[in-house]
Amino acid sequence: MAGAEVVAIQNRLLANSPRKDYLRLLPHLEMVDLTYSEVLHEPHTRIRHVYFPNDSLISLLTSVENHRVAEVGLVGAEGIVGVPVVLGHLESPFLAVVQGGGTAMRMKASDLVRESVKSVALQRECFRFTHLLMAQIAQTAACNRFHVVTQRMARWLLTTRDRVSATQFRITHEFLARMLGVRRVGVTEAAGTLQKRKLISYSRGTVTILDAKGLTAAACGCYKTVKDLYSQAQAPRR
Amino acid sequence: MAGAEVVAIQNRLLANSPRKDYLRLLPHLEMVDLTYSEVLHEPHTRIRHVYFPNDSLISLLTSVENHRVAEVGLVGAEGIVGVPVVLGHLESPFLAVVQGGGTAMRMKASDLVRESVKSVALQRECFRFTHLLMAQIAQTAACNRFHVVTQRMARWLLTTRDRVSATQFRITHEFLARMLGVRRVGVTEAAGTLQKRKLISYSRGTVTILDAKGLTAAACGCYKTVKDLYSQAQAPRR
DNA sequence: TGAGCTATGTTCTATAGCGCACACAAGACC
DNA sequence: GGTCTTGTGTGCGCTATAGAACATAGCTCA
Repeated sequence: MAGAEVVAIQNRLLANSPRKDYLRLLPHLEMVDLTYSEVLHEPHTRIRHVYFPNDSLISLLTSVENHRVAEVGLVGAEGIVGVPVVLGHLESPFLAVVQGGGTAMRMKASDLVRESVKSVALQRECFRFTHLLMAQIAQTAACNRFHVVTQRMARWLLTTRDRVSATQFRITHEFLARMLGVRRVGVTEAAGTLQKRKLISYSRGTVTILDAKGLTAAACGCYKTVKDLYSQAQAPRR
Repeated sequence: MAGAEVVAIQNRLLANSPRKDYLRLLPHLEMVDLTYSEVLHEPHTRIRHVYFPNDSLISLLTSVENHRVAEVGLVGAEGIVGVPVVLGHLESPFLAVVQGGGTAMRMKASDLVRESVKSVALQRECFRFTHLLMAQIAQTAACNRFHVVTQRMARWLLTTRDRVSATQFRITHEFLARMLGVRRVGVTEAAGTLQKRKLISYSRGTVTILDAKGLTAAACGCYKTVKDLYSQAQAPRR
């Protein structure tokens, strides 16, 4: 596996930290490959590592009693997986699952606790992201309450497109159903609706967004709400 | 209105801060009366004050396009209203509404930013609460997805009971419907169900919990999940 | 004491999504 | 080239909740 210094750091929390802080962090960072469906941390167990995704994508899921789960947040290169650590807490309430494979920089949770004290800038970036994540989770709560599957699925596809910067990616109905917290059949039906309208094409685990504008119109406003929050927060670089 | 020093501070974030930090904060604190349905901050506008509730109770609501809202979090004496400020952000994504009248200590947002840097202990308390709030919001997201109105209503009543430490409190069907993001009729029906089972009594804006154990059984597991998180986090004092 | 407002209760129709069961189709693997 | 696995599509009955409209009961205030 490539060392941290060989490949350009794509994670924006790290990229936005001052060079000297980043250099101090470097010895603690390790580049890892994350593969589809890999679990980064389980709910209510100690977080060993935090992850700064480069081109990977991680879903944060909340579970309820009977093994049902629903995605509440999605973390890509703009964030960090392990926000509780940032807040001084070593357990996550979430199940963190790799939803799109790729690389990430990882670091021991204990190292982050030590180092973030020394780097105000990194800490500020982490807090900024924590705020965004909280807003995203809250919007998802309302979205789950009010919007129908087709809208939520459109939102999900668009959000994922934004995070991975690609109009085509792999996701099965089954997996997507878990993310949205619905039956697999619910996804099949919603996908059928969107396909009939020529907004997407979907075949054996590969989705392609054909008409992003149309898909945005089919999605609920939650997509735009969260997207705007993210771009506001990221635009003014300090 | 009574000065801050006259009445005992009931807010636990403040109470748990070291005395010397608290004394430094005191000049910036002001005790205020909060009345039912008062708005503390609007979404996407600058947060002027943060609030440390004493015996008051504040709902955090997220709205979607067409003026519909749903409660995503509930803050009482264990917390602070204005978590984004804690994270260095001066806008809240939430609508903060007083759900149970009472008093709170309030402080200018800018003062909190300045002072929290000087008080590591206060900051730590605020972060601890931020983590709890995030977990609560995430649980609500999943709860909204999976649980029926009766369960969610039972959860809400129990949570409120815990926060206000009383088995009777005032809330109309209409108001509760907004919190749960359902029709008023939905609340009327769910209330009827719970009343038939002798778990609560409900009359013209006053609910009484008659059988807390039975009501817990009628509620979804989300109640216990969040309650346990809170008591874990609050039990080990540092 | 009666008018008016606020809070609650009832009913009807429509629909999204559930659970379940089964059919089919495209690759993968021997 | 056939069999097995994985991923999709379809159909059926059922329930929770939405939307809308209307009825009534208790409280307040003139």
